[in-house]
Amino acid sequence: MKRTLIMQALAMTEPQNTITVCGWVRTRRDAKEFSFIELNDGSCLANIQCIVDADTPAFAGMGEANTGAGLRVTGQLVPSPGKGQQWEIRASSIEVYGLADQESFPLQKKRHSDEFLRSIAHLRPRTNKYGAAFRIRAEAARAVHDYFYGQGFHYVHTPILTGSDCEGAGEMFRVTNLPAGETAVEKDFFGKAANLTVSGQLEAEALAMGLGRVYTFGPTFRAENSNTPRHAAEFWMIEPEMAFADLHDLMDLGEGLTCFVVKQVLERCAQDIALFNNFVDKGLCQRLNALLAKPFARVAYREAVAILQQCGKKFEYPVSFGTDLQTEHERYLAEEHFKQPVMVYDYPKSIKAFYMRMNDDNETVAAVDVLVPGIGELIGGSQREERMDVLVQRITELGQNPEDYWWYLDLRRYGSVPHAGFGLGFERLLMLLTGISNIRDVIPFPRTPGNIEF
RNA sequence: UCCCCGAUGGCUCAAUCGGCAGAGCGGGUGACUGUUAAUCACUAGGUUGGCGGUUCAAGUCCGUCUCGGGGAGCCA
Repeated sequence: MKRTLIMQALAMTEPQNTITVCGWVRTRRDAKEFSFIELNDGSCLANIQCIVDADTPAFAGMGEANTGAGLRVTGQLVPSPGKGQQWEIRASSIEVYGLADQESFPLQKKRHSDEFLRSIAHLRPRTNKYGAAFRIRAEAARAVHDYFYGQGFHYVHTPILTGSDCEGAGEMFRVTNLPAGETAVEKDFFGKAANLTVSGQLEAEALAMGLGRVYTFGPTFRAENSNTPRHAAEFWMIEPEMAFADLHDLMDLGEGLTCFVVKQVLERCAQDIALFNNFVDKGLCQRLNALLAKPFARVAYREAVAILQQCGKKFEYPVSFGTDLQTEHERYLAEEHFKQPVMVYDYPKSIKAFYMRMNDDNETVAAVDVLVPGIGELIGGSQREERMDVLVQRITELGQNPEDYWWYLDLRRYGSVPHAGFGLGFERLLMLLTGISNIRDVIPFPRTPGNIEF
């Protein structure tokens, strides 16, 4: 079935005697002697206008097709005499694949609220805004792979089903096929408790210890009862893990990745980005270009605390060394003090995970958070503790059993080397790229507490 | 999970002190037009989120549940 994508048709430099496009009707305007149809096939934001004369087979073929209907249109690509478009198709034949009942089809030509469109998540890809959002999502994913490929990273697949109950990154979803009422874990499929992954980090470290530079990019699950516009129970996380690297290499990587994706999406999704800049977030392009214009700020946690203490601003939560930075503090640093993305590093060991590398001061660990204006924490990462004795001590200090980490400790037992990695929430990156303020609107079918329709 | 605010026609919202449920858009019908979220006329469309309570009377007051929005916590 030969057809031309609307994206390609609109980019033609010469008229075409015969062209076939397929798509869904966005609007139909009827006159007595002819009809206008605007068709969209998802290949790009723009529609193509088709003219259907009343006395043609195309008009008969079109029938009652109206907003939402799926069509195949064949005709001539000609310069449009009307304003607003360069090309249009003078239809010679139309085949209707599927009609859309006008009384029940929920998408109007008018703007809908995001809340309503979320309730018809299966149909919202047919709107300008969500079509654009999901095209940008695809292009951003491609950019992530391009960047890592260019830096010598290997894409690895870490398990989604995990048996470890000691990852500590958050509440986990239990996976079981036991019949209702049966609770004996030994009788369960794996013979022990299984969960959906909350992070591929530990496995990625194992792979990095052989492949050197690796990254995961896949679904991640958190059973936290988080009700915010920035959290979802299922989200996609990018987790690079880099051997022979320290915290500063890691910060370079995080900054490099973020800027590369922003730049590539600006270049390849210009029309879709323009839609968000015009209708969703008037400052979007300016902010994205500002992000590319100069290096991210880098500040040690200790200095960040001093900045917050001396800024004269009243915070709900007081700041002192040893307390975690609250949202209000992160926002102040990124949005008011630095007014750009800022990397805060060397956090007190007391508020960070066991696997983060102890610094020489014996008080802080080599961890870094990347804070972005309007988004909050985009990246969280660390140089990993590669020294066996220190790692065992940290696990013990936190009241856990080193034996549970036997294979993770093996990585230190045999040929341990300095290494570092981070986790980047892909949806948060998309919020940054589009100006969309709710994470539920950058995932096609979002999973949040109490919501698993579709 | 906590605090605050919401839920009225398919959608977006009105409805004053507790007193006859309305509009715009969308839909249908017709007219008109190289139209551009077309335009004009007519028209249909409601168990006011669920359950319970107060009252002569509840969209409106009270309780509770569900969902949504803003903020917080947890984090990516």
